[in-house]
Amino acid sequence: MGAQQRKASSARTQILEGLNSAQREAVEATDGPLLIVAGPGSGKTRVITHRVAYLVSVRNVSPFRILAVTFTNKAANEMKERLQRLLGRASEGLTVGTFHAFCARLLRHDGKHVGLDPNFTIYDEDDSLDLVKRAMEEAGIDSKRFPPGATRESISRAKSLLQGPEEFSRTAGGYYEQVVSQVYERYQALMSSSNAADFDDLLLLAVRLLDGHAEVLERYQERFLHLLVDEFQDTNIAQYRLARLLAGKHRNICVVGDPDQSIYSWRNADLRNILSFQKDYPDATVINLSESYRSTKTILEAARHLIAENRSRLEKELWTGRVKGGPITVYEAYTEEEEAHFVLSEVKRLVQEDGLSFKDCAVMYRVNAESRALEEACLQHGVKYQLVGGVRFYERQEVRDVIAYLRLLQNPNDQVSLLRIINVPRRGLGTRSLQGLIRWAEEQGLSLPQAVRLLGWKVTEEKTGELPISAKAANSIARFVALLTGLAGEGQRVGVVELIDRVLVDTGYRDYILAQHQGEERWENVMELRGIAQEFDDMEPGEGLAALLERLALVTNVDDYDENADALTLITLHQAKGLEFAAVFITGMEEGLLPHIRSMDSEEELEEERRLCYVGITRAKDRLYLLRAFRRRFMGGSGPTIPSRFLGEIPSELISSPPQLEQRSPWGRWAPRAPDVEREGLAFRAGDRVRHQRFGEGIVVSCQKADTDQEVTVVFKGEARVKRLLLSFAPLEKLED
DNA sequence: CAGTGGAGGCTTTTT
DNA sequence: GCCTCCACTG
Repeated sequence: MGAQQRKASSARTQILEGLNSAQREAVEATDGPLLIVAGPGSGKTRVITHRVAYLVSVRNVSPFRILAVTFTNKAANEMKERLQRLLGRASEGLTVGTFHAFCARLLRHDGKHVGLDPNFTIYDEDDSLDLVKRAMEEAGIDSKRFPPGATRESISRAKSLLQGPEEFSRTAGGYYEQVVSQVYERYQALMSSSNAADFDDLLLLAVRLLDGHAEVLERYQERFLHLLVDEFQDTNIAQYRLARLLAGKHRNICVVGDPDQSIYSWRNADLRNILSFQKDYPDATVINLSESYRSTKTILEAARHLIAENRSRLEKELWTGRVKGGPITVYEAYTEEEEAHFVLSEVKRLVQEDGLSFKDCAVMYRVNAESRALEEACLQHGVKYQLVGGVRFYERQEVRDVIAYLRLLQNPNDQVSLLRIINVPRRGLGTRSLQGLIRWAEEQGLSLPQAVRLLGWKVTEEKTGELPISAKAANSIARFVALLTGLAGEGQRVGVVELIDRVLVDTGYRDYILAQHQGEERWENVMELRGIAQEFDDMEPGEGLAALLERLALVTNVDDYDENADALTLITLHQAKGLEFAAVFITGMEEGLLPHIRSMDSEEELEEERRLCYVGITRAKDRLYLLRAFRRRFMGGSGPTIPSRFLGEIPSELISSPPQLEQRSPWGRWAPRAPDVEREGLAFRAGDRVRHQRFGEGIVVSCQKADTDQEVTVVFKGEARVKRLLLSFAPLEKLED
């Protein structure tokens, strides 16, 4: 045995150590197509990372020739970190990233073949929606009859099916599709004149590039000897096509996924890809990772029964060597407030009595609206919480404004960004001027940014013949153009942080923000953006800006979830995918919420709701709570709810329920304690028993200052909803226990 | 041209 | 019930 072989052999032992036989098989099956079906908690990430490490250290594959794609930046970063630990410096040569980031890189490099300049701008959904609205306006389509959002979704769907405007129009059937097709065509024209690509374009154009340009295709096919696709059940048609193109030469394509965890069909993920894979690669090895290390037997059994109700599904084995564990708690609260209080008291009990930390617990729900009651309960119980999602950093107006300026400096043809900030801060360019400008641009056959530049030039050179807008507005345009030109020049000389500072000062944006309501807070957000830019400040002037913008476009909503913060996690079921917690609470187990009302008319959508529930259940390691409220306020109304059918699909012997509704008074179960802060001067605290002249006896949920008055929230006996009363008006009498 | 009020609308949201 | 979007008014 040579030294080389010995080294490989010892690396092999090391890499395979601690893996079960199926996992080993998946790591070692390096030649040819491979489909890994990985149930929840089966060590999927472990297998992927060890497989890559195996390729590099045992099979001596150059890291440069391995591509691993994921869906989220979070997953990509996690993978990178783990590979760094396994491989050390060798991991730096690997290509690990999201589909979109990979495509963006591809297009920056070779996009000219499909009509993109290297400095193209990536439009997110909001930008895209703006552009759809513009396209509809231009096409004279009534946005009341054809909601722009739905139109955008139709276009997005078409793109993810690799249909361009022409093809879409050819297959367009009904009147609605005809209209969409018209908008699609306009939209794409605007997109192209803006030198921009939306998220779907990144995939679509990458496919076009590879499909239509043999020499480019060959280059990438040759390079990537091994391809790995994570979360394969979430790929759409374009993504799968891309993967197939890339693996076209060497055919070493490994896809990992779990069809039972496919919950993104509404984002055009196409479960059929798994079936197609087996058809396209009939020689594919299929490995099922059937041992689960996460959940107790009871929890896994509940999940298994639930998912077995789905008809369109492949039966698969999943077992665990873990303990049986305690029963699943199903709790039927009276109101959503009580539901939340039950969760909070239970979380506190788990922390105090069972030695869990807050970070080991998570509350999961179908819709974000449910988080409200939970947040309030957290405040009342004095429990720190981490709300995942919500208003995201990059969606804040002020952050987007600043980004729009930066984008415009990078890509002067970016129409969406131009329109966003042309009158921010106010430059006296209102709707009237803009309409005139847009009409003029159309007449001249120019894009809006081109028209703006031309007009600015005319004014400066005093070549003003007939102006399309008032002289005042035209002068304002000229100043605006000069401002941008100046800043763009600056961008060639200084680092990106200084550039941002110049933008903020020279455009007057700083003063504009600070003068606003909550200006300080908004300014803080701008400064946070500046903080992010610092990472790119050492780069060459132009490149720092480009890199920053790429990051801002593709790494949205900063992975705001901090796994180490000692706080209770509040999260949607969708976002919970890929996470695990010792204790999981799923709220809103009601017909209409889970399954959601909008998913109840079709069998497919209903099955996706069931998968969503399955995802939630299988996040739990040791304890699972399923909750519902007998009455819930929703969309203004409030009424009795029906227990979710999913509750009935879990065998009752796995469930234990605290006393049910009929057997107890609705408020007797919990006595929430108010947090020890900010209780000064308040007339009541949470948990106090009170009497009201008209409403009778009740329990205080919260009491807080409201201007000079205090607002008391009370659940009254026999009342479905909590009441919010003002202390000065409400005849409330405190009862002693 | 910009701030306010009334009507309508409403899941999920990897990139 | 709460937020967003647009239309109207000052």
